[in-house]
This record gives sequence, C-alpha cells and structure tokens, in this order.
Amino acid sequence: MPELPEVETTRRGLLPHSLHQSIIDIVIRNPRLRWPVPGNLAELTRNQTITGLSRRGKYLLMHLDSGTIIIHLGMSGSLRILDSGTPAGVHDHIDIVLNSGLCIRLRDPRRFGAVLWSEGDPYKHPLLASLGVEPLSDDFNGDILYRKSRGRSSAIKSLIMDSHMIVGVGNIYANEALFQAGIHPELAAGKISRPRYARLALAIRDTLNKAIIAGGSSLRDFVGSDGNAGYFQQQYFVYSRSGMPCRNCDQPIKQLRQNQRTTFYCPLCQKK
DNA sequence: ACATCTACCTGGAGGC
DNA sequence: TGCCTCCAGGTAGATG
Repeated sequence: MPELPEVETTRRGLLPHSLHQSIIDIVIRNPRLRWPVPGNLAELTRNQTITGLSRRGKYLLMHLDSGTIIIHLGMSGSLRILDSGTPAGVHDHIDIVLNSGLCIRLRDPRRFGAVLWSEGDPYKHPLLASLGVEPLSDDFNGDILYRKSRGRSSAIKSLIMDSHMIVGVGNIYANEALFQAGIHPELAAGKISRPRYARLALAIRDTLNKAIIAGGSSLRDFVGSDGNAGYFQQQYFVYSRSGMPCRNCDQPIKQLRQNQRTTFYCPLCQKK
C-alpha cells in the first residue's frame, strides 16, 4: 500500500544504485498498467544517464537528459534493485536495465500503477500539473488547508485524501493524522477552525515523517530484497484497530465508511 | 466549482 | 477441496 512514505523510502533506496548510471534497456513484459506503457520507452531512454530521482506526491520521477520517466506504484506496486539476470515473476512487468548489471524491477500485481514518459517539464504533465501542496515542504502549514477548505461541505477525511488539495495522504495516514489531531473524520472541512488546521498540518507532517524514518531503518536490505524492505511495520493508533482499545483512552476504536473507504477513529479522542 | 460514485485488478480471507 | 463473495488500496474520469 504505497503512500508517500513508501514512495519516498523507495526513492532513497534506489538513489545510490541509479544516480549517474545509464539505461541500456527497458524490458516491458506487460504494458497494461493503468495506462499503456509507451511501446518505444526503451528507444526513448537507451544509453541515457539518470541525472536525478525525485518525488512529487506519490509519483517517482526518473530524470534523464531528454525527458523523465514518471512512475506511480498504484496500490500494489514495488520497485526493487536486482541483478538483471534474476528470473522474473508473474507480476514483474517492467525492468529498467542499467549498465551496472543491475536492474530496477517493477512488480505490480494489481496493475494500478503507471510508467509514463514525459518530454520537457514533467511537472507540467497532466497528471502532475494540478497536484496540491507537498506536506513535507516548508510552505505547508495549517493556513493553506484552512484557506483551501473554506466553503467546503465534504468531510475532512475526504479533503486530506484529495491529491489536488494535498498530496501523498492515503487512507492509512488520513486516519492516523486525524487521530493525532483529535479531529473527527466526518467533520465538514469548511467548519474547522484555523487552530485546528494548524494542529492537523503538524499531525500530517509528523505521521508521514515518522513513517519515513521507520521505513528508512530497513533500507540496508533494499538490494535484492523481496520488495518488502522499505516497507515499515508501523504501530497504528487507529488504522485497522476496530474494536480494540484506543491507545490514548482505552475506548474501543470505531469504524465507518466514507467514500467506499474504511475510516477508523476514536469516538472519545476525536471531537466533532 | 463542488460532491459523489465508478472503474480498473488481483490476492487473500472468510463462509458454505 | 473448491467455489463464492467481499475487501483492500489510489485516483482519474464520469455523473450529479
């Protein structure tokens, strides 16, 4: 379940093995991801040097001289570094083969991920152009959320999961951040005060940062791993803890349904 | 402009 | 053992 911390952990794990390497081939075993993988991707990228690896929201950007490979892990995608001769499994759809003898292999059982090509400024790509604020950037704060939410009647949880408002917050961290901020997930976004948004912004940043730190601790096994390295085991406060005692007040955690997603919350700690 | 729902896909869990 | 149903996850795109 790649959310921002998993994507960032992946980026950091790939970085030392891919930066300044050149691409000698891209093997496409199955182009049918969320959008078709460009059939000429190997020709577009062959013999080019990887000049950078960055992240925008949950998108990974592999920068080359003539353009950018845009990668999204969807809901089940992972990237690993392997010897390029390693036999591929059923869901190993793409290999980016490097001159070092290693390859970056995309595994994505559910194929909701994406591998795309962008010439020119990748941030102007339609998928990236209208994305919201980066929660870990310096200019992220409660005021931004406060301003963007005025006049909005939808639930605060929907709002913070909307990538056009703020990027990188999926179901897990939306639940966790709202718990940490003491905000009920069903509260109308437009009715939340400025101070509460300040607290929520801190909670979002803190939750994501802690997850990145936890993920970083398993990075040493990134090469040749089974794809689980880089994914952290976090002790959740509310996520998937329905019926279990709140870690703060012992009250049973409740669950409900919002936009076809399960929401977990503490009825005592999270006020409307 | 905003709110809500659907579609995409597979593997795992639980019920029978 | 097998079949069936449900659920998880991210988000663009359609519809209201």
